[in-house]
Amino acid sequence: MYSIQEVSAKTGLSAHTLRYYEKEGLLSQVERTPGGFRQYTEEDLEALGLICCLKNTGMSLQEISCFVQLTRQGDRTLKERVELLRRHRESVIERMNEMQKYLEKVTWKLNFFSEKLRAYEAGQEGQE
Amino acid sequence: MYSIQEVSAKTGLSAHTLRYYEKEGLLSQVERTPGGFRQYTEEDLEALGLICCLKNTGMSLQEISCFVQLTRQGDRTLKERVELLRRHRESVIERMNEMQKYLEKVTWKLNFFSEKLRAYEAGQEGQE
DNA sequence: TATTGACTTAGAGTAAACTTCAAGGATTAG
DNA sequence: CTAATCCTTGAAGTTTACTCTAAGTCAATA
Repeated sequence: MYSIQEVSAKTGLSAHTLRYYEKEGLLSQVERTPGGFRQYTEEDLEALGLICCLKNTGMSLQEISCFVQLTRQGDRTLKERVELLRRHRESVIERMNEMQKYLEKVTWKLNFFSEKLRAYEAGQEGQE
Repeated sequence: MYSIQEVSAKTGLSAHTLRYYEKEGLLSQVERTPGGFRQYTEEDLEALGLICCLKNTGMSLQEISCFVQLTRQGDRTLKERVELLRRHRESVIERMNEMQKYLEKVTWKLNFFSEKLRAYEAGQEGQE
């Protein structure tokens, strides 16, 4: 069992964000101490791991929430979840390919400016 | 010379967004017809190409605006621009590597759920 | 026991990047 | 010439994902 601060340290999400995620339905109701403090289980941590993974690959919190709701409904939603993940995976791959293309352009521009800089600096030297 | 609609079609940015970018200083003052309509040059289009490239690799409009201001100041800012692009390039590469790692996890999860689905469907079949 | 500091809540505030609106002027097809 | 369409502006509104605030509760320590 982990306090909100411990989970914050482990996940890199702020305590604020963890409460926010819970409010938005991304985590099933987190257990509490008698005093009302949150107590995260290993299971919660694992769920957060998947959430971060989906978030960091560009899934919106709304879609993640949708996925979590499906999970909560048990095995009869397995097919839907597989479809959702498959689509997400495709979109990530597509975005990465796009990114690669843009990266090449950035690299090209960088080389172009580097060359221009070298020429400029050579010119400056000559003037001094 | 292109109208705002033509540029919108060419770049995929809405006319609204094009005006917004201009207001935010991402484009140098676009020329106008006597009637006040925007007339984009080939140069503007090229600048927009770089802007989209930087934006699509995750640079904020603010940073892009900064880059554009430097460009406007001529060759003496070449070094700064090269530095900026180099840092951006590094960050893109890092993000892509991270993405790759997350993608593997998504793939793993997908396979896990696929397997679970197969087992579930086999079970269902047995029950019918 | 008192106080410090972490925790609770609902709700307001923020930043980025648009997007829409209202009101009006310009251009063009019929 | 006129209607339809496109363009102009400044400003307000929207969405996402937080982030912060205020007012109060809980737990541990000097």
